[in-house]
Amino acid sequence: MAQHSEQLNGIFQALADPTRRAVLGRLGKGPASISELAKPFDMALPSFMKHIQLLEESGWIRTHKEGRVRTCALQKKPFAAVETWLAEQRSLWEGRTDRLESFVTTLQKKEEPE
Amino acid sequence: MAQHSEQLNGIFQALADPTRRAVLGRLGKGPASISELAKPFDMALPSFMKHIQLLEESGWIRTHKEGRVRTCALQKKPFAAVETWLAEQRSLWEGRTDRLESFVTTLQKKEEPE
DNA sequence: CGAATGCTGAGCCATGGGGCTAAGTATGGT
DNA sequence: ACCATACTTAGCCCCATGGCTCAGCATTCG
Repeated sequence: MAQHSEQLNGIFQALADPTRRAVLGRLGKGPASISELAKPFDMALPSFMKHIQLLEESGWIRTHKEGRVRTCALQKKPFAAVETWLAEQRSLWEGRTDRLESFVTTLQKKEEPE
Repeated sequence: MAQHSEQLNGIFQALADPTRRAVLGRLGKGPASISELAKPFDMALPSFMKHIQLLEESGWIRTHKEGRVRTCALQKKPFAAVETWLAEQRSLWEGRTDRLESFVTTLQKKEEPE
């Protein structure tokens, strides 16, 4: 598990920007064209396009061009990847709680400076 | 909801690096000192410290120094923030599915690409 | 055809990220 | 006192990120 490490880099990197999170929010409601997505943002189109490209490279969206319009649609896989990471992390945390409990109960003599 | 936007930047940025994700993984098992955390990584200490600082600034860990040893411990709040974001996103998606359903059911004449 | 629309590409700029070394400080052990 | 340990600070390097402009290209509309 979690051998997707390199993909996670991009997946999380993409989320580290409010513009991109907003785009994902918008796309949650359904597909949209580039210019439609760009409208809310006070930003030149080429700048905005970089965000789109990053979202596509990281797997958050898929795009395809028809005529002169490029349409963007959300992908679900990255969500699953994030949730998997969270679950793994949570299981570590909970495993630790278990161990801490048995540690406290059974061997209260050895102090671990961990 | 989601007015934590600036905090999310840091929270996700912190996850966009494998070293930092590994540190969080280690800390899931319990607190550790800087040098203990740094041991698995083939990296100079100052470089590693930057990761620790970023994790602390973004809220993923809390540290405190006792004597010459700085101990790091995981914080749970960022997990909650990530889960909240995921839940919001999912609700958008599902809201859309609902609408898509009624869309499919009631007006089946307009074809939507994707 | 010609103009408007919707991107796209090239290139610049400033900032920040992730790595390094070298030297400094502070504590703990002998 | 002295040395080792455990960071910490300062500064440098290179490349990536996020923004811009200006010019180009393809499609659609009149």
